[in-house]
Amino acid sequence: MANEKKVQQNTILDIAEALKLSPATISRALNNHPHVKEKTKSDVLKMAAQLGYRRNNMASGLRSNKTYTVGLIVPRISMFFHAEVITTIQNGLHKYGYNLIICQSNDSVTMEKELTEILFSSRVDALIAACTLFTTDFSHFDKLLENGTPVYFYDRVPLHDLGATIIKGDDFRGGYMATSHLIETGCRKIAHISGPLTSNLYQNRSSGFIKAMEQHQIPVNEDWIFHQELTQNNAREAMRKLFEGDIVPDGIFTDNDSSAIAALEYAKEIGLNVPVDLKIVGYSNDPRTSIINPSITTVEQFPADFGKKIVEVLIDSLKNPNHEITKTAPIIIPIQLIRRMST
Amino acid sequence: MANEKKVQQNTILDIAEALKLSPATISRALNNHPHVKEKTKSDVLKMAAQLGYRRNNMASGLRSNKTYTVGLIVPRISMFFHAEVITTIQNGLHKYGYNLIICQSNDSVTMEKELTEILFSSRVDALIAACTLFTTDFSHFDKLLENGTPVYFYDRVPLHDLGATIIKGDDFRGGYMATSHLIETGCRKIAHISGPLTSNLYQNRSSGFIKAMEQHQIPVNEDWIFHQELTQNNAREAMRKLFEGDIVPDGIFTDNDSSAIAALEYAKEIGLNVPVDLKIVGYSNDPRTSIINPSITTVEQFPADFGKKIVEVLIDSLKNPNHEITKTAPIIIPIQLIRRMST
DNA sequence: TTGTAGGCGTTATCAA
DNA sequence: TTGATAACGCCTACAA
Repeated sequence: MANEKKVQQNTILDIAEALKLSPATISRALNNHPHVKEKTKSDVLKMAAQLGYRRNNMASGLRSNKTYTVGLIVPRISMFFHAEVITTIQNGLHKYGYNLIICQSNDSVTMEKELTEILFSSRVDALIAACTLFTTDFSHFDKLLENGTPVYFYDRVPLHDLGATIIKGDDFRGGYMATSHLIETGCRKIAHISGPLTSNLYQNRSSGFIKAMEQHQIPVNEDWIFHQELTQNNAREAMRKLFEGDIVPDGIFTDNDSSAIAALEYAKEIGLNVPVDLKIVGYSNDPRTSIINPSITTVEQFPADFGKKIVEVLIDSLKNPNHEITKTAPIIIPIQLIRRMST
Repeated sequence: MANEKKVQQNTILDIAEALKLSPATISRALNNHPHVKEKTKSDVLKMAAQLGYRRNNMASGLRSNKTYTVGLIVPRISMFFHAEVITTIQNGLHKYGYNLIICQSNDSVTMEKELTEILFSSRVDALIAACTLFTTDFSHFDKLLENGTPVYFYDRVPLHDLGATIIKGDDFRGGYMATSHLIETGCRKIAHISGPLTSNLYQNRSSGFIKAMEQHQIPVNEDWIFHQELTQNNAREAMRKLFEGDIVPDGIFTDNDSSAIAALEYAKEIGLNVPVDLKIVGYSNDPRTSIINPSITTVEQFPADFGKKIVEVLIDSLKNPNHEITKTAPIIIPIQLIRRMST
């Protein structure tokens, strides 16, 4: 019992021996090759089951250069949006016989690079990535692309063309709709708590914000626009600044829901009545926004649609690996404003 | 550009050729073997970088029978508890050079079995699993154990010994403390919304509930104990039953936070004042419980401690693969009651 | 300190 | 329809 090393597993050679067949035939039978006699195939499957045979994916992958494995890198799996996307992707790929290796970068560029290396070393058939907020250099993905491994970026995506497929939300429209909604419900003094402009997300949501303001001829107060990491603490700090002056906002658009929640809590603490004194719109439709009181108006991103679309394009190119590398324009997933009690 | 198949990658042979050395030396240099001249090692590393060499994990794993990869199966990554555990495990393993393959069973036993097969086929060095609520037959893990691959169960674990390491929360104490707390804050008519008794979690939390009730000589109303899947809908249905009679509870202990939230919302809908008319205690300290109004008293499970402990025992046995398979008693992670406004 | 040679388990090619 | 053989890229005795 002690000192027991890995036990030798049964291989196709064992099946071959038991059945007086060649390993090649076993391999073919196991892989549903066309030119195998039905009887042989069923014999092989039976014997495989009996011996408890399990294919060795390393040997198979090494030889065939296909791993039926897709890598995925996300900043954090705990974010509701990503958790949903991941689930959809995993279930989708599973149907086509592909496995998914899920990795977290913890929003660290270094970690993202390391994970990319590792996934390449594992020779994944494709890579899906939602980059960190701080990824501006995407060269660590080059190795995969050079090798002909398709790369799919979603959510946080490169700002310039890399030869990879891009799936993103309609952030411009999201920012525009959120802001327009605030204006339509009566706000005239609107602040925007946004993320770092290194990310496409916040660039576009900010543009949407500006567009809506300009269209309604409402002056934009530069001091009321924050570009910072979207943590609860930063949101509170922004709120403090916003409400220490004489003129205070009557509407706030935050680029994520955590910030919206923090803003709402801060507003309640200083005695504001939301939505009467202040209206708030968040982004992402995190489950918490519907539970908090008052519930928060937010922008639904339809993570399941992201997942479905990613699987669709990924499987398409994996099944037809040698069709022209279509320089696809970015795929845009529509958003939708969810109106709640905070506006 | 079109029809481009996978490009041939550089291998240790290419490095060997470029440096007029043998592949064996390259391999040793890359793996930090003791008997390689420093100069040689640095030459190799330099050339490897220059050629953009990346080790092929399949080839290396096939030969060495080590993958430096650990598999993980959880019901859902979106559950706060699991997301936290996963993050801790991934970061912990990363320090030791191990990778983590994260898989979701979606609480489906079939999927759990398939994933186990796949992870075995990939010859992971170890497997970590939080089983589905419905897993009563654990034989799909046998293959790994027979093969000498260590298996670690956490949270939802087998009820009988399998030769695997078990890490679980102190569910008995959690149930006991939650119930005692309700009693100490004045409740005498206490209901329990629990999960299926096929799971160790709900067996133990229920035992804790009963123990506390008996210790305080409070009669247990069997009609007020629900064993069902812990969905929001089921919780609402239970609430409906509880509050349709003449005698209604003044305290509710639910075995997860989603049920507690659903119970709280139902209570508010029928005009009850929580905590005055009804007190509620949940389980897990989901972030939503601190945001909802009133905030919900719940049991903290310290997911990060789960993760740390798992990494600790896992690395220990992976680094010393041939030490006696210690039939470890289950490892118990302490819990803590978080008092909030709902009690 | 480095080189030689064989093999990990599977699949692809060619031949039968 | 099946078999023989080589090769995928790497690691590890053993020899030098």
